[in-house]
Amino acid sequence: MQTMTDLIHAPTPAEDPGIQATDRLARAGLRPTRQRVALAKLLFDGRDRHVTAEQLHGQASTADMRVSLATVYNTLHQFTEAGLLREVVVEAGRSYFDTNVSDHHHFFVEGSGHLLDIPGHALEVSGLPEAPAGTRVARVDVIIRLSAGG
Amino acid sequence: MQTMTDLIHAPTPAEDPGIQATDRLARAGLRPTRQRVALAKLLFDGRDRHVTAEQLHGQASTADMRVSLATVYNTLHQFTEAGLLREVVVEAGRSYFDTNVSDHHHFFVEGSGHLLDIPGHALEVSGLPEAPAGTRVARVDVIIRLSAGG
DNA sequence: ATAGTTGCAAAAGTTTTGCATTGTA
DNA sequence: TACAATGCAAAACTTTTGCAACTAT
Repeated sequence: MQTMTDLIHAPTPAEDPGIQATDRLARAGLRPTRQRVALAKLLFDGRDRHVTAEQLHGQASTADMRVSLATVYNTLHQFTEAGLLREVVVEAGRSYFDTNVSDHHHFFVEGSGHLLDIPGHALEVSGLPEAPAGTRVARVDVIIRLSAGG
Repeated sequence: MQTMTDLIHAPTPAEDPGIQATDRLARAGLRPTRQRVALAKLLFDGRDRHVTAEQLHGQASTADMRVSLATVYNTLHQFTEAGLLREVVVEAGRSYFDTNVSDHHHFFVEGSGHLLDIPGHALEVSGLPEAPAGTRVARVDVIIRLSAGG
């Protein structure tokens, strides 16, 4: 899958996906176990990705990695808690995980189930009401739902 | 649950929850079956409500109505398609249904799972990017996620 | 070595179908 | 009487735990 990138510049120690993944995990305070490193390699290939647990599990299987779906779920949540991923909820009964953890919002194409990033600065939310007493704003999510057809 | 309302003004034909519910269903092109009328009475009691399927099923059971959870799900989706409800997705693996179908956004209190309406006009989203080719904007959802703690 | 951590099987939820039954015209 | 539409049991999902096994120090 990351063949393109691999061909464009040969991996140097700093860019080698293996080392990069291991490093990234270490910095996030997560033990670089085999499954985690493998999944991190798939996830952090340089592109921004939006994956469901099932998709990632499928990709792992295709790449001849033996990981159970449960582990994929657990790993995705651990990565999310560690700040390596961002969970995006747009559809009932399905979670997406976004490798782009910077402040930004999303297009969601209903039907196809595709999720697209919108750069954070392009879109602004004004007139935010005060948070109810005893709470504080953790995050503001904007989801622009799209349907097929001009 | 709607005891207060019942006591404050005795139901006139126009306000009687039974007639109101039946009417509402008829107008939406849905057959006023026993289960639908019963659920509509619970849902459209005058207040804005945010319920999960499970909550509504529990409320129905408490009120001695015999409805299966599957029927509650199906009914909620039928109501949503008919425009009587709005589905709000904020948490993985749980759908909320909102009796307020006007244009508005939501506070979501993480932890407690409470959902609160934000009037539509108070909040504005500017700088909306163009919809990708071949798609059109179906809806813009803004969710302000709150956590406990001032 | 070993103690905390992980990974997965099994369980727990949530949601969706298939079809006998119902209710309406 | 017919026949489209309903309501629910059962099935199909997605997601979460509990604990044996592992592995990084």
